[in-house]
Amino acid sequence: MVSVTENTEQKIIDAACKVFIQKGMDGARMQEIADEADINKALLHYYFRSKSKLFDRVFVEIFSDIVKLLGEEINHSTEIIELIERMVNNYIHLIRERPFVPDFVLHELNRHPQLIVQQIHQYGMDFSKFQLLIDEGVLNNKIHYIQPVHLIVNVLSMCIFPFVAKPIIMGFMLNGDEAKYNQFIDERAGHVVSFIKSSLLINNPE
Amino acid sequence: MVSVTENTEQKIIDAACKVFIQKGMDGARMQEIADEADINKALLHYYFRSKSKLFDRVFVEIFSDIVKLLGEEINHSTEIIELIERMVNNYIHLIRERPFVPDFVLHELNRHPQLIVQQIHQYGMDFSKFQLLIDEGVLNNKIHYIQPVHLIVNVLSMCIFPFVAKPIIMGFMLNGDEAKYNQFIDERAGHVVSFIKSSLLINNPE
DNA sequence: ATTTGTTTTAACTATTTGGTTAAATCGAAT
DNA sequence: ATTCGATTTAACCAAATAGTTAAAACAAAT
Repeated sequence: MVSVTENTEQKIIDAACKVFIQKGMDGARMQEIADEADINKALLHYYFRSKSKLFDRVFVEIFSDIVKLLGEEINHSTEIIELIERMVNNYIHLIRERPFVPDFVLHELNRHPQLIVQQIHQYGMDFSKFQLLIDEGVLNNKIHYIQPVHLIVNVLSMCIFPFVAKPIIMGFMLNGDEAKYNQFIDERAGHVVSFIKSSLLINNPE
Repeated sequence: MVSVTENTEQKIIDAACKVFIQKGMDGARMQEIADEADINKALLHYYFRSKSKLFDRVFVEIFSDIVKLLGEEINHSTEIIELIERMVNNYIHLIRERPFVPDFVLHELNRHPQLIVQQIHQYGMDFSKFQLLIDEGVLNNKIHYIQPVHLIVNVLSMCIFPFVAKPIIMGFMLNGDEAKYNQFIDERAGHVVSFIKSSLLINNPE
């Protein structure tokens, strides 16, 4: 009796994820979500009383995935370069499978900045590890000093932006050729890592 | 008689820019645009028959500003590093004054990729200049080779992303402190330029 | 067999919203 | 003074949409 419930709830959340990510909060329609979940609107409201409650739930779910990853990478690394390599590879790999997530998250976060408040305390991001690894690298004469915030933003920028800017990159730089864009994304992780290393490392080998 | 007309049309476009950028196409309301322009809805439709016609007009206007800048920088530069310095400084300066424009443009472009088609041919972006300046720098033994697309994307990423990701940067990395965020943006252009130079230049001075 | 929670059906409400209309007003040019 | 386009007012229409409701069907557990 309960078994069916969870199944349906998950079906709704999956459907809502898909529609919200595609259309955004304002563009999404409850009917479309119901259709996508293969249920009717009445049942949809039976599970989630309102659009905004459903949205909040979905947003937390989507945002969690992204944040969790970042947190894990930080803890599993013992060297700044290793951390960066992991972050870049994992982020690009993750986003590649859900390429519209970044635009969705960024857009909704800008429209409803309060959404982030709940999230902040749920995941105790500590960037002190970043500071630590940078200081260590500097002490060992391996890298030039860089402010943690700028480094993190550089990494995230170069990994995430290419996805939200796909229409611009494809349209203006790659003659609208999707194959070229895919190839560009293929090369991206490797390029970003070596670009960053080239900037940070002191006696840049190879 | 006509003098008043152009004034009003501009008033409408300005108001529409403001509202569309804040709320996006789906979130914007014609009534709100009319209010913002200090006119009534009837007159709004008297000038622009439909929301989507008004939106198209506004989008072109906003997007043009950004694209023009990029085009001019390309032509006015004779060295790749100089070009990059100009791009970084001008972009960050430009966006700083209209910080919500990037999220708006990227989001709408992702939702309606056809919007970009008209724009592409209006501005004959030629990135061959980029290739040229890079090749020149490599020949003169000044920089390591880098693919133009990746370089351009790196530059745009590191300049634009910090604005669309403001809630994340502020919320997760700067303790929600807006003053710290502003300071971060203050430093940003300088940091990005030196980060890129440090990666590209062969005998990195200073 | 009955109970209980899930799901469907289908009609309905209330509100928002894009867009229209018609008549009146206003201001400047003729 | 009249004409003409710009503007206002205010009411209106039609469609879309979030959300509700009530009754019936269903499926599993007791």
